[in-house]
Amino acid sequence: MTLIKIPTLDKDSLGQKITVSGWVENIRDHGGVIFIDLREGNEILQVVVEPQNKDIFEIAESIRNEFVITVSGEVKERPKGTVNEKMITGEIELNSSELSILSKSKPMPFQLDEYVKVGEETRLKYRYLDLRRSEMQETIKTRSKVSNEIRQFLISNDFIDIETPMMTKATPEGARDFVIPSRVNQGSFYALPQSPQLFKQLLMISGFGKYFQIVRCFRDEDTRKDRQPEFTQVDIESSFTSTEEVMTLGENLIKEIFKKALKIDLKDFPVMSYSESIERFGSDKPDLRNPLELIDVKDIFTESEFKVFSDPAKNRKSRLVALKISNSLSRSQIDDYTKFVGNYGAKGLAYIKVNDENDLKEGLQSPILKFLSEKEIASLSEKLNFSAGDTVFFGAGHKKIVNESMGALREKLGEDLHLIDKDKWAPLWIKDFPVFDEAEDGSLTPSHHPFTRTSGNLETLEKNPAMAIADAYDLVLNGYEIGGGSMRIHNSEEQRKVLSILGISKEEADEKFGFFLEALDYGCPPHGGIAFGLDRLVMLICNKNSIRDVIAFPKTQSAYCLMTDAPSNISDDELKELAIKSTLKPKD
RNA sequence: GGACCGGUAGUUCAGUUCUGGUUAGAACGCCGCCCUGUCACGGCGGAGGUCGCGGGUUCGAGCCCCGUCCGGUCCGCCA
Repeated sequence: MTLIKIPTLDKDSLGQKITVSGWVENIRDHGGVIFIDLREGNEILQVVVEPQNKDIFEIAESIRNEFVITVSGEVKERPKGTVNEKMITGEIELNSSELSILSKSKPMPFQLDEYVKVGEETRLKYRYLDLRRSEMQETIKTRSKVSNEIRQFLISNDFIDIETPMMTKATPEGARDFVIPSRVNQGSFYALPQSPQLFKQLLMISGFGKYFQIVRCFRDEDTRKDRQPEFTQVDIESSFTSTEEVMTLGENLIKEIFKKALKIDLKDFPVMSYSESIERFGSDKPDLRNPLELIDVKDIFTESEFKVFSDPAKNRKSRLVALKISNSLSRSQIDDYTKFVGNYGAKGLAYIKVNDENDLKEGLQSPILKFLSEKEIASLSEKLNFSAGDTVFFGAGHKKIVNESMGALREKLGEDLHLIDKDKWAPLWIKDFPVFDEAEDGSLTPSHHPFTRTSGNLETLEKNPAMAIADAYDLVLNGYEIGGGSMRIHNSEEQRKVLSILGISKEEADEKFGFFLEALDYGCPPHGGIAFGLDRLVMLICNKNSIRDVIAFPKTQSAYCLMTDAPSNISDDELKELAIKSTLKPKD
């Protein structure tokens, strides 16, 4: 008898004498006959223990859930009427002749079956048990499959996989670095990479024209359901390439993954400019499954008496938008949404309820009606196509706040009103990002890393930075940014200029990436690339709500590992060796 | 740093506000006995609780108040 894997068993195995091992999923002890569901991976085989064989029957009686056992016997057809159609191996069973316990188990801290929902805190504490559940087994296998498809696709397109250091120098992405103290060079620190950005560009200079890596990245920022302190990127870079070429490659890669992992053929991805996306959705990562759009109504209110509308209508830096839904909401629902937009800095949420679209006097309901002229209301009704039962929300104020609050409201309403078709896939490219983001006070902050090439000429960047457009692109899927990249600057003069425009001094530039600026002087090919967030991609493919569900050992919102209790203290000796002293006062 | 939701048996929850009051319940799981064709087996019986933690109000607190810790969602942060 040889050891057989449960997943390979089927009716062809009938009559075979086999040995199988696995975990006990469930036991049904009928006193006379005992059924054991033996699990390996997420396949289950029914083992029958009959009382004639006294020795093993006694052992079988002592078996509990999640014991690891090994069983030998003959594969038999199940008696008529006892076939279980829900099981892949439901037509066969193993009639045991030998049975032994390889490892006992305490009762599980939570049930591993699908019938009781378990809180995430418990699951994360015992993640190794959580991972036994078939749902998690499936997810982790899908992730492996996706990684494998990515490798195959890129390698077959002549990309080569090159590893880059984990212990490196602080990188320029703009997030906080995780830091490793050096013992040999006391007082100095390595940083964990926020991405291999500079290394992949250096590899272009080295002449590796097509690079990729599936690589862990680290950012010491607060987490979200789609953000962990460590996450995985599919990092890609090519020399002598173009925006179009990189986008085509990225698009084909995603299409290939969907074909292989989900057997879905995605249509060509639409391309939208950043400004159009912001105009229509208030977001640079719109979920196109959501039919709601922001409608600009500035033109109606430029001359209005109602200052809340006319001020932003006249101001270049402001927006005035309407968002119409075909639902009548209660007062308390509207209050909740008002509170909701308040989180994004909106000072209020004006609304109009349409009870009768043919009577614009009595048929409308709103606290702001008394401030609006008949003409304004008529124009609104025409532009928004009022009909009975509609509710119209308004966002007015500084562009950034209106975009963020109304964009978020659009998403929330889409979710709350079930306007989103969860079975659909809505990928799109967003292009033509501004080089800078403009804050409410007019100040500029770089929106990309400083190695991104500008689409126009450098003069625009210098003279009118707020208008400068980056040669960059993001891939958005169902409202998540799953990838992004750009064409890079490939000469040191231009790079230095951009750094200075971004407000980075020559000294700082030389200290932080002098090595890179120098490298640009030794024959740098034009190059560009893209990086995908593997965790988010797999999360969407597996239809999960959080990347924690597609990471084998994730951390909590406070970046803590409930299983290992990391991070934790280190001894005084270790600290001394590293020449580090804590400034924390000991708690009493 | 901030807002909101949650923390009660091993697990998932009810009880908690409006209305504090004898012994804190259910389901699943666990333990024991019975049961020869079940498959979320069934039947009978049983054990199991610092109500996250600390303080306060009260004759009396799971419930009210204050603080704090943990988990989650979000803002800030993260191009």
